[in-house]
Amino acid sequence: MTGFDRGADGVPQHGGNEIPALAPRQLEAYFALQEGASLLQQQIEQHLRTEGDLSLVQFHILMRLRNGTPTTMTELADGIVHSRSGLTYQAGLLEKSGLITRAPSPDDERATLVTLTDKGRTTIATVLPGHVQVVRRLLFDLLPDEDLDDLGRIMGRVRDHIRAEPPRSRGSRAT
Amino acid sequence: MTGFDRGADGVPQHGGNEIPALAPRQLEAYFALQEGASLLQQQIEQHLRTEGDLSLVQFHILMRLRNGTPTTMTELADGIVHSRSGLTYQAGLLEKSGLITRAPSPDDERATLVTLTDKGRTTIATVLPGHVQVVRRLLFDLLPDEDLDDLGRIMGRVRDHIRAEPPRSRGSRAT
DNA sequence: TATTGTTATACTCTATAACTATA
DNA sequence: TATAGTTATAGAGTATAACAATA
Repeated sequence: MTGFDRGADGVPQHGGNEIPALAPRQLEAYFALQEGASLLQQQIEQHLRTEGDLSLVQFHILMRLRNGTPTTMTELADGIVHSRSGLTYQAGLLEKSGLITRAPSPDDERATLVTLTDKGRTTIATVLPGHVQVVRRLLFDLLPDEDLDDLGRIMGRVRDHIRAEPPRSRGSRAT
Repeated sequence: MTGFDRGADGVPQHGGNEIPALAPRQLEAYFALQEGASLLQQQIEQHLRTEGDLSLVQFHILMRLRNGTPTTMTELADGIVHSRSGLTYQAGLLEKSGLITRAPSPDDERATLVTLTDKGRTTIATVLPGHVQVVRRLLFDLLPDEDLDDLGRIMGRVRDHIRAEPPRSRGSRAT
């Protein structure tokens, strides 16, 4: 993860180019973000798989159902998985494992209402403490409160900005 | 991505539990990091795929070879892909596309030296400006210099900490 | 006609284990 | 024996398009 254009003195070069390279400070932040977030996610996924036999997506689905409110597939798909078929696949696995149930909605016969089962709730209760431990150990124990606030503010801004962006070279938002 | 344990007033609850839930500020930072980094990566991957027909891993491999130094598979594998077979697969794709070449090392006949081809170099030159544009648009244009430095410092710390951790419940480091 | 969801299908990617060849 | 790399294989996950049912 090195080698972006820059001179020997660390200053970006752009002779006749239109798009100058990133500044060293930008590179550093970019790489640190990508690698740090990636490593963190890997550890989290490993824990969820080991302790609860869950993928990260499945964990997100369960967490979303946690308040007890039956939720449609479309609502679940928003922000978790890109395609609806992908969600159908994951929900199928969760249902096969007995962690959720699916039933037609009374309001709209087209819709499927997904509900967390007792077993699903138990699974969350089993996995969540360790999950929190992992995040705490790898993230929060390292960061003073000020850094915590900065991180939340900065990445919240990034998240909101990308979410608000019009989809680039894509047909529509809903897939 | 909501629903972690907390009371109605936003304060973590832990009646008789051993592991208290995360504080709201922690949750916020955690979610913002996960979602922000994930969205950013998705956009980057989409660009690389669209403009250069490259996966993120392939892009990383090319970037790593960019200084012209022939590199062994093991050296490449460090930090890019988890398993060696995974790297063999990706390198196979890159070689088939003519972006790299593989040849036995003169020093160690067991080792494979990977070298960037002219076509590979051209591909990087084609993709990199747009890549930089994407990162700039989605990340740097949003952040004042101070935030940039904070982000790099914080995530650099997270990265280094996780990297330094002993592997949890895993046989060995090299897979 | 539009929307909800599923299915069939193909594809990408990853990991494990067995294997070859060299050190 | 240990290491570098490949291969065979299996499995997880995703997306696209076609489809059925309902609004």
